[in-house]
Amino acid sequence: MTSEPDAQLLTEVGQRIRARRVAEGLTLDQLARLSGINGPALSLIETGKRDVRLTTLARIAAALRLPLEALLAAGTGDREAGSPIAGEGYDLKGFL
Amino acid sequence: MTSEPDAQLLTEVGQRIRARRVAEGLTLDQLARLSGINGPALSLIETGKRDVRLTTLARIAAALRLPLEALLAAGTGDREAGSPIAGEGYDLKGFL
DNA sequence: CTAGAAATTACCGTAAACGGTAAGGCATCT
DNA sequence: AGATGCCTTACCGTTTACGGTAATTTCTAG
Repeated sequence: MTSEPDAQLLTEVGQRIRARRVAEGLTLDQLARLSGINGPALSLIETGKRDVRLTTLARIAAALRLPLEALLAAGTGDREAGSPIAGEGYDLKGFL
Repeated sequence: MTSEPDAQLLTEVGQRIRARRVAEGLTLDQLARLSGINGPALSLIETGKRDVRLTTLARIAAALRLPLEALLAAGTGDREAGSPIAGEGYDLKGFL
């Protein structure tokens, strides 16, 4: 499946990683050594073709000297999540 | 390895998920249905015993109506990442 | 055009996430 | 006592991330 919003999230995260890496003047192999990730794997991640694990993402962020959150920045940015979100609002009707 | 900072990161993320879920008055099974994750899997994630994938984390965040970054908040919180981080500072000496 | 560096893609193993189900606690009820 | 709800743990099978290597492409010099 990898639905659709999933693919976009992976693409965005990959783009941020690449942008940062290039900005630091690093090659894929250099970042691979710094993060301990492996060149080809990093390539897949940067091109959004791999559903990276959390600890893997953390190692990349550390190698880039970035806080983990800097690589995410809220999916598509569609959610208004900046609000109180309130207490109620779930629709578990058909589920229960 | 799953070193050590990795374990702590997973633990912290899991705690944030659980805190939020409880605050919303949801059970594991209810969140499982909302996120499409599976109860036992969610339990492992909340207890920091599973290295969750990025899209999985995104689905959980969406189900909790939270921005993805809200579940991370920088590893141990040790990094002062709020700074410019400068341009240079890598030690690829022995690597190249 | 040739050489070289950098990135992508394609394999192969191994490890681990995930879905599903079932079983095991551990409280709180009647 | 039993029953019920919630969570945890233990399986199993399938999928997939990851390391490693090699092949392929692409770009950029010279």
